[in-house]
Amino acid sequence: MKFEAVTIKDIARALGLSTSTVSRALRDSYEISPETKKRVLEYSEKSNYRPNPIALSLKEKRSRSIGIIVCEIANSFFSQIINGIESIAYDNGYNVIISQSHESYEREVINVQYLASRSIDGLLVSVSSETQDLEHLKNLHRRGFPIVFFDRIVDEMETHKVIVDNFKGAYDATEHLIKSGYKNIAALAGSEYLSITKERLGGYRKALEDNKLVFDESYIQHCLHGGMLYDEVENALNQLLKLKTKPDAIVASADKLTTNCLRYFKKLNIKVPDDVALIGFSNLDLTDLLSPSLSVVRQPAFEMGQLSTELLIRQIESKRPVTDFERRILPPQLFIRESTDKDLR
Amino acid sequence: MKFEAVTIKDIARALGLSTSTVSRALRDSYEISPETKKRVLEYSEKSNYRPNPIALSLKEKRSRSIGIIVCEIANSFFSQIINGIESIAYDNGYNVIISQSHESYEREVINVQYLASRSIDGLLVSVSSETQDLEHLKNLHRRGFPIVFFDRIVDEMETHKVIVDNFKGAYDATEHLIKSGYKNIAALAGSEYLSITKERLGGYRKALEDNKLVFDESYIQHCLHGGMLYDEVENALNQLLKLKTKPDAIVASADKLTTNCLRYFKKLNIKVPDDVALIGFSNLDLTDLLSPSLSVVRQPAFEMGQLSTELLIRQIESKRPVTDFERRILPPQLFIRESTDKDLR
DNA sequence: TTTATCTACGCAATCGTTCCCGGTAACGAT
DNA sequence: ATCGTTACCGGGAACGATTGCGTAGATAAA
Repeated sequence: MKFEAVTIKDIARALGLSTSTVSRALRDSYEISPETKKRVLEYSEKSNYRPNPIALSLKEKRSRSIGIIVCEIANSFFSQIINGIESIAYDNGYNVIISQSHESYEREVINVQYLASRSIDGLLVSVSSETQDLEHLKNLHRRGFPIVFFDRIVDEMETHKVIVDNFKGAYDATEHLIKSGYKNIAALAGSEYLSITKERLGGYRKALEDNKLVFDESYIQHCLHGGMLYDEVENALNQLLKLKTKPDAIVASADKLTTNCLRYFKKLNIKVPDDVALIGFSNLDLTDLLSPSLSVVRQPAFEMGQLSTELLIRQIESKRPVTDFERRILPPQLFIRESTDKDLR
Repeated sequence: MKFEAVTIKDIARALGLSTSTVSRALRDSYEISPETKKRVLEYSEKSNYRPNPIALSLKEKRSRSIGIIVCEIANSFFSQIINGIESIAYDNGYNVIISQSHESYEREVINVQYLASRSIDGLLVSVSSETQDLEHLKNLHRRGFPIVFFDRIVDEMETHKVIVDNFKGAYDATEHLIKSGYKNIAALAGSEYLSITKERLGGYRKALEDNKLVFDESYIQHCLHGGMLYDEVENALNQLLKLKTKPDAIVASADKLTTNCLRYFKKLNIKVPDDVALIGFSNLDLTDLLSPSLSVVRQPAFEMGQLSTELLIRQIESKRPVTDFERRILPPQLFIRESTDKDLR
């Protein structure tokens, strides 16, 4: 099945003109007489002519499309980010091509190569939780290919980066727990390789220290897949609850980590917040409807998507190679609900 | 900023061959000597040559990309669908371009035209809740452009269609309520224009009639934006609760409708299921964690995405125009939880 | 009248790739 | 010596659009 569109040649043939004249007429060039323009415009209107973007891409060596790499789109945070990306891309005449790593390094590499071969003009990346080796991205970056990292960034590459203040988010969450009287606060963290994990654990640790609580390594559990698999969360929590002094509160550092934590407590009939309090990073828009309603650190996902895309498009359209890169840090928001506050119940 | 890739010409020049020879060597043509092939292959490997898909698209008049139109990707059902779409598209070497209508007819038209002008090979569509006029799609369809509808389909166009058995889903949900002893069952429905609304209300009505309960028009409330706005749900529920005989159970026919309904009850301190029972269509993967946990009709979203994409790609790659179109109906799944069952509490 | 200037258009190259035609050796058969 | 085959390879058009350059014809200036 082919779908034949009207081309500039068809117009030229029909009107007895050359393609160059038609092209110039359509672009309203001064060297085309008003009447010829009128004829061309009318005919192209009538025949529903649309310029072929593929031909344009070939000539101009740009496709007006940008690639996105995220772990999962079926995740509130990322779908909100993509929403933000799409809104800006759309306004600037770019379309977006989304691909998912499903937290797999291998898949991420394949996707990057695939997107690169698709002649995209730039890349928005949030790396997978398995990713350590960055050669697949550095390779493009070295050749001047525009890349912007968001959320899960990497230190060793000089690009624009957009994140939230993960340190502050975790600090505030932890401090809130401390102020609420919790003393044995554990951390349920994502992959150790991820920037966000390090930053959030940093905030967690600092809050403990600032409040004269001991920081204990055994109170930290990592889930390589960021809680995507229920089992890894279950294992991590089993470890924590086996400790001599069980934690009385948990800070979870990712969406799935937080909800799977709640699922675990529900399954084991552990009361939240009476037995254990829970606060976590989450962008779900129905944490208020959960049982108990969840205290969360929420990230301005939509704005992150917008900002990342603005930076990327600016770089793509820049005449000169960009040398000074921005690192934009957006504020997280703390929402206190039942899961950390016995009085709210 | 430009990003210069290695082309077939570069290889030809470097090896002192013609582009045709290089091209043939790369495609393993029989008329190229083994040693020439080897040289070409080695050099293209070394120089990291990747065929330019844009040039290929121009020649072959196909872009190996398919367009998706949904209302919102930040909606579990649709993000799961997109997941399914992406998995099949990926396996077949297609990439997907997603666009969102945000339930706006105008935006949908713009997106369709944009995608069409981007030389996509086919379109997967779930119409917006405002859409009545289908000229923007019929236009493409008349010209033989492959379109597959999923979930929110339209009767008046002959294409492949993939849906769940909405009638059965609503029937089962309603019947479950009746069997649980509820007598005054109201329906919170989406836009009247949507196929899914009609089908679901049909199932609701039939279940009532089969069980000798009166069907009352005033027990049906429509939300044009499918519950995307909390206010429209609030208004609808206010209407229902104003009735002389208040409903003792509600069947909600969309994700946001269901959750916003729960939000409303929580806000007004209406006990679920004691005051009013609630069951709804939803693909959230944490309805089990809500308070109360939600009884839902769940759709096999991932499979719907896969199936739709298979049908679309089959049509795209078909040699002859496709004339007999399939209408595939997948089974919904009923999950009974606390929101409709007092004993589970 | 001659020359210069301007108007309005066409030619052809270009982007990267494929593929239809050729073409030219080398070799064996006649 | 001539012809036919086979094996290999190159030239060039094509896909759709843009654009630098060339130029015919008209007009204006000398």
